[in-house]
Amino acid sequence: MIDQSIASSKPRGRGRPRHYDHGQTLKIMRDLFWSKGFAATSVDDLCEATGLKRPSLYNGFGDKSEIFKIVLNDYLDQTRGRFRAAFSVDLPIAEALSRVYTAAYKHYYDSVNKPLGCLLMSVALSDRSGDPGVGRIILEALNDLELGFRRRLKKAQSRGELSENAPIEAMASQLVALHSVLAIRNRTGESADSLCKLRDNTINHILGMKVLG
Amino acid sequence: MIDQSIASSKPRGRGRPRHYDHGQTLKIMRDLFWSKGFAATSVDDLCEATGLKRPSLYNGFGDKSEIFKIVLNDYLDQTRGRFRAAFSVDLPIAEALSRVYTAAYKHYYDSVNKPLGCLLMSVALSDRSGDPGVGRIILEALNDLELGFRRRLKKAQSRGELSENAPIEAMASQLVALHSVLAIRNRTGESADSLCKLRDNTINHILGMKVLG
DNA sequence: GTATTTTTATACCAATTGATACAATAATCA
DNA sequence: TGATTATTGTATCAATTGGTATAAAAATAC
Repeated sequence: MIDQSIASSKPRGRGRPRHYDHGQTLKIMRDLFWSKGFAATSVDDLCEATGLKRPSLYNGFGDKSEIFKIVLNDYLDQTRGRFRAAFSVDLPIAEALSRVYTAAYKHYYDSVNKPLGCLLMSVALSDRSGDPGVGRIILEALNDLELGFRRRLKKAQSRGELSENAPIEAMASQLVALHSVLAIRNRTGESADSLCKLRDNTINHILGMKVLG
Repeated sequence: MIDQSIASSKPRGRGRPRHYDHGQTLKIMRDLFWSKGFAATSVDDLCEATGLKRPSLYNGFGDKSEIFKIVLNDYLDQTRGRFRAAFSVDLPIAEALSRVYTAAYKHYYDSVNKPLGCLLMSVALSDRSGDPGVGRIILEALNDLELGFRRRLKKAQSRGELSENAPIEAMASQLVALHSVLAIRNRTGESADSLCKLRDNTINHILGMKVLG
């Protein structure tokens, strides 16, 4: 009755094999936390959504707090990967930057049909503000993003796409601010069209001013 | 034994008078929600913090959801008031804009010793995203802020502080983005010093580019 | 086959959750 | 004074919370 094909790929030696897929289960739980928040998501919710019974959940992932931490790290890894890929795309700077936001934006719609913004900057930020570690993680992510923008701008500068005296630091921090406001507005339910316009207008403005000025 | 002096100012006709101060109680509950989020704040927490017993709470404010809505509207009113005041300050545009963020920033520290960012854009956004009304409220608040920036920039323009062809709309939306990122970074626990620098640098950059350009 | 190891499933736990019924209390009104 | 009205405190409610003990099930190792 049990479909073994979905079990984890590599056999785990002795013992009864796992009945669930680790990665997929994590994704389901991530979406739940993302949508409802940490406190509003009960262990029952997690069990019902994943199909796992309580002991399997605790055995495979730990308690609720640990699960959330795992989800957070998983999300961070994926986000970093998406950003890294977008930053290394070889296109004119305006379009390259646009791709960075698209990478994030697509993530917001990953598996849920509702726009949920950035998991880190909404749910993690507000729901786990008691945990000082979470604040540090978010801060680090923001600074990483800023560093990514700075590097990408410098690269464009070295290619002559930006003037020599372009204020890279200020531009990068404004690009981070754009990401923040896009994440927030996305979760409010603002239309994709509206957000794309905001994105493109802002990018053009940030780039245009000092390049042409 | 009961200190009647803290009761609500105007007598409420017949019936036993209230033992608590409506506004102060609301503030206490707001701070709790602001700090812990909606779901993580229990009615017991509210009772213990305010000193009210359950029936008084339900009688005076309604159930948990209603209380949160009241808190949200109260917060909105205060925020609007602060912004309005800051926008009408008669100072050079750079300093005037700085005051707007300071108004918000001071609010973040209002009564809690921890930096909690913007209640609307952290707790309300993530914890109550199920309620479509909350999304609309936040969106409206963001658009209001943008409108405020636009008007203030136009006023500066009419005074000759900004060039005739200054891109008011783009500048305003970037100022909103700055507010978003400041609110987020504030709640992560980033230092006040760092945020002030980010604020001033960004304002100067946004203003400087097209004014001088 | 038998022993070992890991994951499942059932059942259960104490504690907390949001919410109310009811009567005592304290004020105004007549 | 006595009737009315709103607020308060005590006690309690069923439901849900996060978390486990225990044993059956399903694989490998010998």
